[in-house]
Amino acid sequence: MSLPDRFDIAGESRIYERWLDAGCFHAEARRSVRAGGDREPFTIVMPPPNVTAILHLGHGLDNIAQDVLIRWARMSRQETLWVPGTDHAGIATQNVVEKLIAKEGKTRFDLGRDAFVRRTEAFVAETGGTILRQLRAIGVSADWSRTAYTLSPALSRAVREAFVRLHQDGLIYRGHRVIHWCPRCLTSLSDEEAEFHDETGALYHIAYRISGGADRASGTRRALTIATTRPETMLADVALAVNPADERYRDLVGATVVLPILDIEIPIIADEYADPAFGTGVVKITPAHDANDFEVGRRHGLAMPVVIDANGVMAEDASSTGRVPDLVRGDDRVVARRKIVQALQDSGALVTTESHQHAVRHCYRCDTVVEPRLSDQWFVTMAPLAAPALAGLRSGAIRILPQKWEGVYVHWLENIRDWNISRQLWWGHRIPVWYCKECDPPYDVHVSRTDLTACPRCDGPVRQDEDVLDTWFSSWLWPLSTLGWPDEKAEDLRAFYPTDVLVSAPDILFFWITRMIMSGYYFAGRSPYHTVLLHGIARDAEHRKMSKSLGNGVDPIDVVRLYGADALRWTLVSGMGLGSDILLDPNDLEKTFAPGRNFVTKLWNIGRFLLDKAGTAPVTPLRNIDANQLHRSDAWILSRLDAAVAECDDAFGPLRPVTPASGPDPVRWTDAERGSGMRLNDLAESARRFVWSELADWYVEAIKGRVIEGGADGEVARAVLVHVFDAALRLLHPIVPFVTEEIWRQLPTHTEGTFLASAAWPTGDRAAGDRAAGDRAAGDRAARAHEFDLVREAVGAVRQIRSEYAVPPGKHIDAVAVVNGATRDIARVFTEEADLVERLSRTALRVSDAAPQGAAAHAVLSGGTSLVVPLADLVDVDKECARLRGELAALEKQYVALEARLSNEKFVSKAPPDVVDGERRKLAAWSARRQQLRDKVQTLCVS
RNA sequence: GGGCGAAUAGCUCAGUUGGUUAGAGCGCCUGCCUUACACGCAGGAAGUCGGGGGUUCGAGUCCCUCUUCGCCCACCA
Repeated sequence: MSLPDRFDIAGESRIYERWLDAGCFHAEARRSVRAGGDREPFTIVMPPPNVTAILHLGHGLDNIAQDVLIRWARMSRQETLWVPGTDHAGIATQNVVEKLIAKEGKTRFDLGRDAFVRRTEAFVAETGGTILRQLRAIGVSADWSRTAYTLSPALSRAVREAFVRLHQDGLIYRGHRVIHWCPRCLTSLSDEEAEFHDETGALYHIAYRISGGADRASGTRRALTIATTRPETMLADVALAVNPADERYRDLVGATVVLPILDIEIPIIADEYADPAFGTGVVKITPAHDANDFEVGRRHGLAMPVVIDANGVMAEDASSTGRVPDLVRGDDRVVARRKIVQALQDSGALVTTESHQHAVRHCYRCDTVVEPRLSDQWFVTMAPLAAPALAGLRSGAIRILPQKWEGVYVHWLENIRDWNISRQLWWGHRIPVWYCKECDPPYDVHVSRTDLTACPRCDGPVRQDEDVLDTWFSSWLWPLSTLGWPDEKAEDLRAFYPTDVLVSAPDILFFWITRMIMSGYYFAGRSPYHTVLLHGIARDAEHRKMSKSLGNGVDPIDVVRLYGADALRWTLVSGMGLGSDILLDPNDLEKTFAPGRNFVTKLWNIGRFLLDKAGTAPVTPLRNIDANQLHRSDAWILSRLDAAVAECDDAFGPLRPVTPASGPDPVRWTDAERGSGMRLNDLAESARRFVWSELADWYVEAIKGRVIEGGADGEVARAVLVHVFDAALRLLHPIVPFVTEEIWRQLPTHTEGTFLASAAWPTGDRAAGDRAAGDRAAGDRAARAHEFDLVREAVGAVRQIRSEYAVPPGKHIDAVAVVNGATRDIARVFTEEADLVERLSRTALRVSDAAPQGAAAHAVLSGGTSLVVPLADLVDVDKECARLRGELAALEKQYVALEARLSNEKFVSKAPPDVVDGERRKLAAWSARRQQLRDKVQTLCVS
């Protein structure tokens, strides 16, 4: 059997199907040590994409990072579970469906709640889950049998349980206050959902005429000037506030001013909230339309008239009769602002307008400027939940990579604010609260795990709260609910909770990641994971964030079609530096993804060489090869493999913390472990370098002759090649699973029905052959491996010289290794490896104790041997002399500096002995080289 | 406004507790269709380690300062 010329990317889906058929991605709870099995569990819960989402590069990045970890864990013989699923995505999905019915000229209110929810369910049933299918195309190895959905009955049960428990524990309450309101989505938002954007607006200075009590004022002041960015809210002003310590206005406290336009009198009050240093030191108080003013209003028992309605339109209600003039009634707040400013200007009340830079909150789903709105909402008291989450990070039970985010996490938790969890939407989990109309007092609140049809107390009719819960109130339970909580005996919960790693972009650190930690501690007593891995985001060549609106995105499915999933994965993983964003050029997919495709092809071609030239006959296991039969190149590649495995292990770091700890989490990260591992780009680079620069460039080239010739020695080379390549495929499988699986199944060592996806991760152990032969052989092998480095060095030096003197590739020339008594071992290496050197460099190498006469190029090899290539008629003497003189001058300069350093007593006495020794050896080598160069210049250039 | 991080080759980044002549990938230049691979092979050029000051025998690495970017948070109306 042999491989086709190219790896067929169209065959990736067939490989995926084979994995599915074999159940490679399925986890068994009973195999977990926590459930009586014999394997450590390793679990990741996938950040659930919105159920209506289409795969974009952000998902790709996130899931590929997880897949690399999951495949590594699986190969490391962990009972590996990756839980996939989707999020019902309250606002987002509702918005999508609203847009859909808007095309039919309808609003959700035309349909009514039940019909709208049914319509949304139908839409989700029809289009939902597309993204999960797309994830398969990029090789995501999740356990699809456990696919979860936040709005499923099972997860809804968890949501209700969480709400009821928190309520029973007094951590959920109904609050009347000013919250963030999106006038487009018609719902309240949490602090996190109202995002700040810096904007340049205007700061309007408005004069309020002093009307009452002014005669007590000492000055001649007639008016107070305030500054505001939102003049339209002045219609709801109920006071002006000054700081009680502010001398300028002390005598005005208690006086009244006239509110412009409306001509109503409002008091001047004293409150700490007014900052004497800002503006004029006077601030207008609008309790219903500003969160701070609300607090001031509450402190002073002020009225709270509302002049802007839910749609962001100027309107009166019972609280604000007479406060919205015809001028602006029915106008959008933006229009109203213009009109109010004009009216103020006309009446002379507008003192001045200045440009003002400030941060304005926007709805995170639709980007509308949010409106502070007075309303009743359900809140979660967060401080008690935050405490264990903080302690978990501080004790080392949790780590966040990159670690700079740990400070951000701590800061947020230390300043945590209560969480508004009610949303005035129809798509989501209905709040499990029922109000009784008949009870005394009326509207008594009943919170229940089951739907209520009658009041539990008076058996009267009840009405369920109209609102739904924040989407994140279901997703913050994800690691628990997907594993079966609240059933504490659930098999999966016992076997796989706590999970291990949470992978995400940093933008949902507070929305989701931190809240999951809080719910994990609260409901299960343990952090849901020990590692949070935050990767960067995808940006284009100009470093702009990829986004739909900019149209600068890369469609992962396009990339899969054009270059294959492995090429996509390779590019993303190798660009995934810890803490850095990943840059991709959407206008040049070839440039961006060719390196991945090229690497896949390189792997494929090594496979082709192996199968074409080494054949598919059963191969001798490496452990049956006598260590004495190993050539220097064999020993070398085996030691390079060991190094590569060690590097890859370092790149991943430890699977989990194991150091015992006190507190709720039994183990913790040590300081040394805490920042280690999760360097997936290092993994890619280490594996690539091994395969390409060492295995392909040197080992395969070195053994070609032996393998093609066959025989006993050919079989030794073949055994080593198969062993090393097999291990390399294992190291690379987490990154490029498709091509490695396809090659691996054709290796002579492959057993029908086995998969690389569930094969063992290579151990950093010395190769099996050495263990059998003992430490002595291992030592010999290390020495022989080192000798191959001399061969590589000689080949490199000769190539360099040939290139420098433009010796035609086909022309065979000679080289002489000049050795003396001290370098006899090296002489033996060159004598024995002369054929190899000649094949790799097209240059015959012989050993001599004297340099040949005449023009020649020199190279100094480690060990002190000098390599001399007679140039005969190849050299341009003038050019060579110029080069030699340049080299000599550079060397002299460095030599003098080093000599001075070594004659510095402080250096010799204070620097570590090995450093000093190293410098001395270097000086000796330079000395020899200098002499050599001087001799060369003498013989060649003095004419 | 508060806090955090970054600045090293044209680009993207490594550089462990200060210690050989600062590295890699991509790009660039030169030569090669050498019996797996031109999606390849071999060789090469290229950096005052953001500026300034300090500590030290020795600083890309430690300290101070300035500049420029980035991120998180925040009720200065």
